[in-house]
Amino acid sequence: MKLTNTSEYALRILTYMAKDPAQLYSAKSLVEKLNISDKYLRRLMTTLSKQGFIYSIQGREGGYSFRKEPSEIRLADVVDAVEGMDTYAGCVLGFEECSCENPCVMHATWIKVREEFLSVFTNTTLADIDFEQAKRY
Amino acid sequence: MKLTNTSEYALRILTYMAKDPAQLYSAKSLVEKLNISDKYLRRLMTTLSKQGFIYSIQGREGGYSFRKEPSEIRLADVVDAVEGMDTYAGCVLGFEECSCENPCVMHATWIKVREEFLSVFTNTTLADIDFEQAKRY
DNA sequence: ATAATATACTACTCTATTGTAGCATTTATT
DNA sequence: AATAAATGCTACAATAGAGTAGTATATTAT
Ligand code: SF4
Ligand code: SF4
Repeated sequence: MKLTNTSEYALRILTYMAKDPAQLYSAKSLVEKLNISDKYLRRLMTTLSKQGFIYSIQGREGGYSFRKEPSEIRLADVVDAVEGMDTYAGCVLGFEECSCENPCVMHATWIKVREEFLSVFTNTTLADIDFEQAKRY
Repeated sequence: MKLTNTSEYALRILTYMAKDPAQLYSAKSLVEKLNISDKYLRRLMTTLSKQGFIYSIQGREGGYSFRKEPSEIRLADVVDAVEGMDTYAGCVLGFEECSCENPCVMHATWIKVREEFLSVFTNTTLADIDFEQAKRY
């Protein structure tokens, strides 16, 4: 039950920004706060920008800010944008073609976990995060 | 929400064997049935053998059979043996040190998924599989 | 205009997982 | 004993994800 580092980064960045969504965040400040490799973060921000989650403002005094409302950004959207949700929406056992009519041996077991994951990640938006209790990003 | 290929293989192999647990299975027959790379499967079988799940019988007419009862092999044990459960038992965001007293921003969201995964994988054994409905391995 | 400070892009390196090749070892059959 | 058919082992190759380096481009303050 693991996301790629890239998804972890994307979620950490966007949830961090969502705590104070009006602000403009420089790559530098995000790198310092979140301890993510500078160049990798920048590349990821460009992806998130092209995917429509954030604006990127170039030049001096530039940075990143939300393009969509945090309440319109579901966790699943973020994961989907940076690594794809296919593997998570699909089969534990990695089978390509699958349906509940043609189940594999793990299906009944797996489906419970998968549904929980999908329902949490599609029903939670960046605005639903409990920022009060969070002590780290 | 993904296991490594190795874990997928291990689960497919052991669930397949658990359907008829008394039988002796050759690597060759498993490779044919399950469509897993020959050498990789053999190496994995050695691991599963050393971890105590199965016997390996060398020589002509050799093969693999269960050492433990399928009812004593939990899915989590299998995953733990071949890739480790640490990343799954741990944090979505990949934080090393974590506690519910020092939660990260995703904690409340994440914990629901993690608990479902852990509870299913620790409470399901190879004997709990519904082999009747399974159409693929 | 120029310098300073920010993001964008391209190509490369590093690493862990996954997969392959080849030979060694074991054991039943003959 | 020789052969055949099975597993065991070690080292290497291929791949994909993660991270780095260096340069180009954009914008603002002066
Ligand atoms: S039936 Fe379920 S577990 Fe099996 S291949 Fe399809 S999604 Fe995966
Ligand atoms: S509090 Fe929960 S989500 Fe946060 S780091 Fe710990 S386990 Fe992960």
